[in-house]
Amino acid sequence: MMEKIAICWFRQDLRLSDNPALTQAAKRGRVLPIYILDHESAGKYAAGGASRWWLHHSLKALNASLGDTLSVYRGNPRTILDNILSRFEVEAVYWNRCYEPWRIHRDTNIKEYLKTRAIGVHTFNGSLLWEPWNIKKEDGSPYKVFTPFYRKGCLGADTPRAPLPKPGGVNYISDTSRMDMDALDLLPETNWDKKLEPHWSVGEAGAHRRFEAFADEGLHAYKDGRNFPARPHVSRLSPHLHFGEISPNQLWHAVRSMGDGKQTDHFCSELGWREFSYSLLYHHPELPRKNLQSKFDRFPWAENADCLHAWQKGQTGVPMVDAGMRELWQTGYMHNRVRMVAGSFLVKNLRLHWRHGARWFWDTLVDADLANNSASWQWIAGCGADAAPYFRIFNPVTQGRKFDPDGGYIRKYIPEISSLSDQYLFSPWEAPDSILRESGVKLGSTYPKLVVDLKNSREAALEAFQSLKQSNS
DNA sequence: TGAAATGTTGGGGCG
DNA sequence: ACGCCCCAACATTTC
Repeated sequence: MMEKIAICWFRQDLRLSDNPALTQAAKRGRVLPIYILDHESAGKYAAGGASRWWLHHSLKALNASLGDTLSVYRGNPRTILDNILSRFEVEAVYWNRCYEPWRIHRDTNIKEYLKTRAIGVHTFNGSLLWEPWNIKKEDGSPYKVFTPFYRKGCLGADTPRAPLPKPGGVNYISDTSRMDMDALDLLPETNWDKKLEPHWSVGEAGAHRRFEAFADEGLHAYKDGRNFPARPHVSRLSPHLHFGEISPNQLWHAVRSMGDGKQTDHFCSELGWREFSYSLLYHHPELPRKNLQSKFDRFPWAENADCLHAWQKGQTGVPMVDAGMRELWQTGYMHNRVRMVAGSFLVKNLRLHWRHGARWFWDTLVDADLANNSASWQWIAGCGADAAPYFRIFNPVTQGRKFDPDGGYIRKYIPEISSLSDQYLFSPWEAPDSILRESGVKLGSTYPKLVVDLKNSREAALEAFQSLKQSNS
């Protein structure tokens, strides 16, 4: 009889360092590293276009770092595992836990099944600093507000596990009936994904290079600088974190060792927001679809396909919004400050349902993440657990002047209005005709007219919100 | 992790 | 020199 093997099932942990499941599997001797593309269980939460592009390259990078031994499959994981069990002597399966409701449901069933077949199952936390079920209020219920969640819940809990080294001397084996990586069919038919490539270094090594660059040029002024989309003070690590190319533990401990409390503490609190989103999703599995505040079920949303399309394509006529939406389309990413501005505009000025925004982001963001995306849209829409008060409506002109004072961000993504002076760059509709002519701007032809009046739509949104307060519940 | 409306203050122009 | 008004600039309140 051949020596038994351990399966290491990679999922949202596409890295070798600080990988608890891999580290433990490696202690068993021979390891079969696998990845399963499971769009069947994912259903409507299957990865969107930009995420699939990232996943393709991340799997290639992981495979390379495993010496071309990663075995990939597509389909139902139980069927695939069954098939592997029929061809290998498997002692145990190792994986790091996932937290999306559909994945929890799937993994629970698979775990039960493997037990009935007398296969060991060992699962670990490789994606979160604290397990969502461990951070609770004194009365045992989950936190609903970020600040106490983070300050008392997280910082009062155990220090996050120190990162593990990459296991050495592992005897990796691969499955001769594995699929070819390209047959996973993750890349789109057209070449739209090519435009993403210059902006990212996908994979574990790229994630660490990105962190080093951020530690060099961004972290020293993170707290305030992170609000300015033209400045290099955000980490841009979100897609790497989503796919687990770098772990929050690695970031937490690296940053903690770098001193200057105010800046590093703030970065850690942003990791805390990620934990908070996962906690909300864990305790409210319906978060991706259902308003956490049920009174919003009666909110009078508008339906307007033209407005939605204009928003998606960065053609609303509001420069700060359009710049953000174009950054998203061109790079698969949008600066966080601009996400809030563009999100507020969709949900409040256009009064379109936040699910339209969540769906578009899901398809276009390389960092699309069910917990973060759902929690953040509910936050900006005002219907979440710890949401911004509804009346907090961002003014995209004020936000632009404040956080892109030199107009560098807007001019980068909206070149057709780049000759406008700073005075009118954020609100071209206020510019006199002579100025527009001199700047080569013709509203309605070279750049769109306003799709909606800011003042009127703001007041209409507040009125719509008022209507929720009538009648009870 | 807002914005607009309202209130207060203080400097300067002017009779 | 003085009171008066205007209006930035800033602070506070309200939604």
